[in-house]
Amino acid sequence: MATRCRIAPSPTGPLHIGTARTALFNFLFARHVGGTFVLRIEDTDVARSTLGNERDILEGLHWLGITWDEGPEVAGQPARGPYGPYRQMQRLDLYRTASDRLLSEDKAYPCYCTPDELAADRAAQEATHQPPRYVGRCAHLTAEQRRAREAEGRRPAVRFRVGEGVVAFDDLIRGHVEIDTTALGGDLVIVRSNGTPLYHFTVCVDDAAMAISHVIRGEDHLSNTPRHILLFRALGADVPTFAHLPLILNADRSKMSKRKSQTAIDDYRAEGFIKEAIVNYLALLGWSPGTEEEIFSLEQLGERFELERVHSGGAVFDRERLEWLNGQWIRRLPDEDLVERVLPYLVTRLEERRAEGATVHMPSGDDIVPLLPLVRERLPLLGSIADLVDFLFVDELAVEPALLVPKRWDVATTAAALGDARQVIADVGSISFEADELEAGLRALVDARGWKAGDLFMAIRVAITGRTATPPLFDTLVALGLERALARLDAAREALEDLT
RNA sequence: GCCCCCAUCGUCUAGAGGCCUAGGACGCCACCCUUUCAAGGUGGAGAUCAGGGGUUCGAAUCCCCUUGGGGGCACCA
Repeated sequence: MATRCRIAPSPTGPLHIGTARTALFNFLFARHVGGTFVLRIEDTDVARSTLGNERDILEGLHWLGITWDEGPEVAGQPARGPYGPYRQMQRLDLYRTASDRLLSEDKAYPCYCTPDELAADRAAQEATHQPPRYVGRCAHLTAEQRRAREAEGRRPAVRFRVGEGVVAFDDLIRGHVEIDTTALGGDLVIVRSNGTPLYHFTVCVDDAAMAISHVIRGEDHLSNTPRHILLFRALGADVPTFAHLPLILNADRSKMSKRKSQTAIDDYRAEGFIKEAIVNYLALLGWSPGTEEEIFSLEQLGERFELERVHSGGAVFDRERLEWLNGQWIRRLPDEDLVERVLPYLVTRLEERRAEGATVHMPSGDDIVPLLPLVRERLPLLGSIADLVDFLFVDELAVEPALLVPKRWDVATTAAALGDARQVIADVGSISFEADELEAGLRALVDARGWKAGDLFMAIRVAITGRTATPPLFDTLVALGLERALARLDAAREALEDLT
């Protein structure tokens, strides 16, 4: 039997961290065993599903490099795979056929209960501390009773007979699990009274129809599994193998949610997390290689990943660790690649500056390449580029005068020192404007005056960048250029006059 | 309430009876490097393996109970 697994996202929200992780594990599993990875859209919740969400999910997965072997048509690309269509709303006739069959075999029955009746049942059960459960009012109606209800104009839902007994299965991650059907809440609705099918039913019909051999999903579905097994059996289908992944948790250890955590992949992407880091981090959330390695590309993960090495406890999402991995991966990117990824963030910052009225020089990739050695080790996020180099591309530099004065110096000393430094820099610049030359000249000045190098360098740093934390000073001077460096030093001295 | 799952440093985890006076990583602290910030290097604090019973010559590892946490119990997915 061919190994086939799937991710079945519901377009009721943008791509969620948890969905991405489940997709990743399915993808890696398929890669590792040479199986087929299927993507199916579960859009039967028409009220909440949107096309925008669907696009966000598909694009997000694609961006991460999680590609599927079979799936629906997207953006001009035709659907792929022999089991289509891969959108549930296009498979309604299949569910209809399946439910008709269950109905005719009396494995399911029409239920005429009204929402009010069901709510009353539940309230009564709650009052007596009973678990919620369908009371079975319509389970054994005679043909005549059904006709009577139809005559009243009631539209029936379809309920699946759960039956009695214990359902057992062997979960690849959790081992042997047994659940008594009495704990299942009674017969479940598989088709709404408006004719649209429900999740528990559609997953089983589709997994069966698409010959899914391995269902790898979140632990939140563990309790639903017996219901699914019963449905597979009723449908006359093979029961797939299950593997329930540990949940990703909020800091308080509850299931990760939008309320308590940042859950949209796209938000992380916008901040400047790169796909390599996200994939790497997500894989390590629940899976471990069993060695002390931790930097893995998507391809390497595919080689190493095994469900047997997924452990069963939930995992708190740790943004600090993600950031660390992000820095690791950013350091590993080739120059051209890094430039391309970082440029949009710089441009966005500069556009903001321009909107504020600043004169801005929009950089091209070629302008960024020489800066790479200065910033590469300083980028926890792609977006961090802006704070590091924006002052190179903006004419107006807002310098806080007080910042110019090092702790050990007073205003007069600082002003004089900046004047001396200006002279040295101008002299060096007239010959060759290079980092080594600048450093030698300025250190000589420091020695001649008996200063601490750090004091002079900090004063210059603030004068030319407006900041106290920057890439290395001499490289920054070179990147700025002689003329602008001198101009900023002059402006700084003028600013100091206001302090006296 | 009922059912199911889970339980090793703050966090992610290694550990599948003796190799564990529990290893790694993130974060944290210190030192080194150093013009700032990073990065890197070295060292450190940090887990009586939730608690209690067993089984065994021997248990973080197996069993049971307790506790704690989580998930599920919709005409949501």
